[in-house]
Amino acid sequence: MKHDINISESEWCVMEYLWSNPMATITEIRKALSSTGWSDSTIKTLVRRLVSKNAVAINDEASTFRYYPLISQQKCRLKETKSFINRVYDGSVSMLVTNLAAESNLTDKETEELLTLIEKMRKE
Amino acid sequence: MKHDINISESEWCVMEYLWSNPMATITEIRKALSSTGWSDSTIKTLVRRLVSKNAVAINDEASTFRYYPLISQQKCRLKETKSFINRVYDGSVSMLVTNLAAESNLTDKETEELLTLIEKMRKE
DNA sequence: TATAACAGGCTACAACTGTAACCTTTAATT
DNA sequence: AATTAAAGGTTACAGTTGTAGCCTGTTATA
Repeated sequence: MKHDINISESEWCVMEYLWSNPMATITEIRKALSSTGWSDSTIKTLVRRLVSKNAVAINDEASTFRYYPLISQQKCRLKETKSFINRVYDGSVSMLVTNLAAESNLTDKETEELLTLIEKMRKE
Repeated sequence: MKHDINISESEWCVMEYLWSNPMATITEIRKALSSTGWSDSTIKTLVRRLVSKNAVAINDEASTFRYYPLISQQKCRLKETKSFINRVYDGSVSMLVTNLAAESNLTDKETEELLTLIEKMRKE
């Protein structure tokens, strides 16, 4: 029932906070994201959009609304990761990991071990 | 001089082809992307946008234009990977790799080895 | 009690994306 | 020669995203 929820980059910041702090109020979210420099309106717009996307729900038991995520960070990460790998690495996990290995400063031996593991992953 | 080139998902398909086949004509691109079902106009729009973004240039020596990439796949992959990891994994490469490992069917021992390597990567 | 700050709700607006039609000119095929 | 198929160029149009203002009512604080 949670098809096709696309979370934009800015919205993702709000989700991050809600995943760590479910049942947060707007003020709490705003405080947490103050480093972004976004206006109060912007935060409210992002939250509203997340609600209309069914990514976030409202708890209105108290006088001030509290917002909480309807989708898990785990699921979202998985979805984003898959679409990223498909788009950028043509669906190849091993190519991604190979690139990551090349970017970090592993010794030759470590890289070799990593590549061996990648080979195994690739088997599936 | 090649800062901030953002390539959208559809545009990425065109880039993929141009990276494999630089100096391609529109017809060649269209043929290559025929499986997408995009109309001729759509392909032309994507190419035009890539040109205006300075991601692609035109070679007009022959009567029919040929298009070629101005940015390397390597650089684009790096940029996309970085922004992806920042957005989704809070900048943590090791968290991403941990997730990848969990998703693939490694044995416990393999996973353990992989995690050891990740630990080493994390050191930097 | 007056005032400032915030909640909730509505509206806005430009850039970017996905997707495509239409027009004119040229080249190829019947 | 007539038709068809591009090529190149221009325009379009709706949905998403980044970013925010304005209005009204409430609450906390000077």
